[in-house]
Amino acid sequence: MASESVTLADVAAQAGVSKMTVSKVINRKPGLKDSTRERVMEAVEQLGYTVHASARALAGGRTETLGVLVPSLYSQYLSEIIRGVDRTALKAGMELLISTTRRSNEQRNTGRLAQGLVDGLLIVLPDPLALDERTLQSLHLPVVIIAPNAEAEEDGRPPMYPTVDADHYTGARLAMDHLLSLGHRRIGLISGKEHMSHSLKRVSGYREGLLTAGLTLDPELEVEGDFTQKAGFSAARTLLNLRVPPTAIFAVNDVSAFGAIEAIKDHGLRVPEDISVIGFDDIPQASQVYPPLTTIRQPLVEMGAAGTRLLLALIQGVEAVTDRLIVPTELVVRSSTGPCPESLRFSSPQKVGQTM
Amino acid sequence: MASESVTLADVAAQAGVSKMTVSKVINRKPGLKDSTRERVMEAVEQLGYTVHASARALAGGRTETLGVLVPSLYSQYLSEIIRGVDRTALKAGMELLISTTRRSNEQRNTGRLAQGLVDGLLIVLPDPLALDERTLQSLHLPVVIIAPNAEAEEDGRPPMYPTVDADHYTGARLAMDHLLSLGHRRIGLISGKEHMSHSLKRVSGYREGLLTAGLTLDPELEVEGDFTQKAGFSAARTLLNLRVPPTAIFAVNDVSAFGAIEAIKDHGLRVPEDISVIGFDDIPQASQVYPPLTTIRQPLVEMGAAGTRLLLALIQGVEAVTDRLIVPTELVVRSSTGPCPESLRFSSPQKVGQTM
DNA sequence: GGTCGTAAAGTTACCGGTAACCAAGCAGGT
DNA sequence: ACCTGCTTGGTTACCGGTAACTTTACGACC
Repeated sequence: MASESVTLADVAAQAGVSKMTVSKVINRKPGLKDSTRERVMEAVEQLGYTVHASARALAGGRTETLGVLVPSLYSQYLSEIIRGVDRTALKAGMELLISTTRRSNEQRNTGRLAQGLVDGLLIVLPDPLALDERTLQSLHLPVVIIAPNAEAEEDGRPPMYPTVDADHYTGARLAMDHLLSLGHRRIGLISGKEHMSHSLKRVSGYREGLLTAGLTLDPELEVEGDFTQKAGFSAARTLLNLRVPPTAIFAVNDVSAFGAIEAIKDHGLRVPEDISVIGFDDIPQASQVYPPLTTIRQPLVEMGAAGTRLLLALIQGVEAVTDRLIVPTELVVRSSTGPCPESLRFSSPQKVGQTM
Repeated sequence: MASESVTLADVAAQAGVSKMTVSKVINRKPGLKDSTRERVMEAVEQLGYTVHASARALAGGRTETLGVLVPSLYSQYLSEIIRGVDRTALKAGMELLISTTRRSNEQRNTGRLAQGLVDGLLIVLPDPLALDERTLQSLHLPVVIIAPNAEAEEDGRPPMYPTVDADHYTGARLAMDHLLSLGHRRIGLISGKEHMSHSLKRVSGYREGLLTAGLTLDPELEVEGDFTQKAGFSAARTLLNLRVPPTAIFAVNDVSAFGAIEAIKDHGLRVPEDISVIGFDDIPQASQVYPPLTTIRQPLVEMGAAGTRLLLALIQGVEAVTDRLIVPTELVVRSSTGPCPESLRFSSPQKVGQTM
């Protein structure tokens, strides 16, 4: 009805009380008679009052909104994390202000998530985004980071902000143990961009898995990808064209693994009969492709949820519980891995029982 | 440095000017000497000032934020739309407040996207969400809807808010023409929930495509799904178990089509050699599955962008340009469709040259 | 020399809430 | 009756900006 927006004052006038009383009713504060509450609520109904979020934020200092900074909105990987965030935020009655980090306006990308918009900031970092520390600090906001904080690790000091991360190394070891137990000895690797810390840790797991099994490393078997399906495809092609191709491929992420499977089929071979493929992440698609992908499950939804809970605690004023929350990964066996073909079993130039 | 947040007043004191002058500098308003601007900017730098968004919103009436209401954040379909929205919002310097519509708190789900938080609202509706008209109207916000507005269509009146939609009917006709031109005569349909308007229009396209080709409709060939892969799987199974199974299947969305392909493989048949499958939407995954899916491309990114542009115009005060923006769909031929197997070519119980 | 115009900066009030404190009303104890 | 203390509601100031207007300074023009 009202063509202009309805304010507390309007409701107060309608109900015959003061603004403050209306505010108390809206916020369910104690110290009011039920009859008053009802009268106010009636006025609220009649006028269709809705609280003005900015005014509340300005006066009260709280926005009931969490800021989420993600590199993009259209990768399954991120969607899963956000799903956990959303779910947890909902339970806590928080809105989400989602913003994508953008190359342009580096300084401004966090600046725009300005003061007074959010009560806390959740930064999702699958790649090491150059955080503008200064801007971030000037916001005086609780911050939680989901995924590796490469910088902080490299120089050994604890991360600047509480961080939630998956156990990439152990996950990679699980993947290798799985392949090794199936009899594979010549195992190819499709890595990510080298500077990315989670990729590095998965690569370490690959190498140490081999070494622990008494095998030697063959640089030929490690091909760099960039986490995309396309790069996975060409990396796999490189592996297939080796004089002695691998009998199994470990891709550091599922999407690369999809590319690898594509390349293998393209090459006229079958998965897993001829070559086994294992991925990492367990994005939803992993169970839906053909053949369903054996992979290392990273509990993305839970990571989003855990990060959010951590952030909510910080907002509540709880001191940081942990600097770094490492969530476990687990092996999910589907159909893209199988026993090493007998004929190739020991044809590998790698020797058994050596080094380490 | 400053342990408390820096305000305009702090900057003003530092620069030796008034708050208003600082405000003018920040907002690039004319009528200031360059020397003053520089002095102020210097103070801004030194103190690490960032504008308090809520205060600005309250005083100025603008938030530079668009609200986006989506059913969920984890379907490819929606991600694509949001991608278009994000891109366009970025260009216009707008933030995005993304909120999911949630079953609980029906009344509040739009209410939380309260006044003073956003300058406009973009509602993405793949399913007919019960909009709380009253709440929506009381917000006095420009609103644009992306996807079908079932209600508005049913009673023939124009939609309540400007709507962006794809041409579902023509898309379905394109799909049918493609299958018919490949020689298929017995074509199965996997529909969506019946009450959804875009599903209905695709179903109309299916039926009228058959009728236009002089074929009769066979109720057996129309199986209801619900847009999920699982439902697509079992719907396809139903079709495969008919006395005379179809030689091609039209699924009203890609995800159902994936389920259908899975079912066909499971049944020991090949796609497209034995049965052709065509989907609808062209989500990114469609080109990545095996075999790559022939489908009808819905320009999701563009729809998001168009809706956003429309909303931005409304915010600028431009009168609604259109009530309903229908964007065209197009056929994307990949590998999941092929010629109808000769042996089955005319074995269909449907007769040619009949009715109209 | 006085008036006027304009550029540049400042003043004032207010956006719509909330925190913190204050005041009125009323019951009960003495 | 008076004081105490609780319940219930109101007052005041202020959060951090911005719109709209006013003031000041200074040069031009008559």
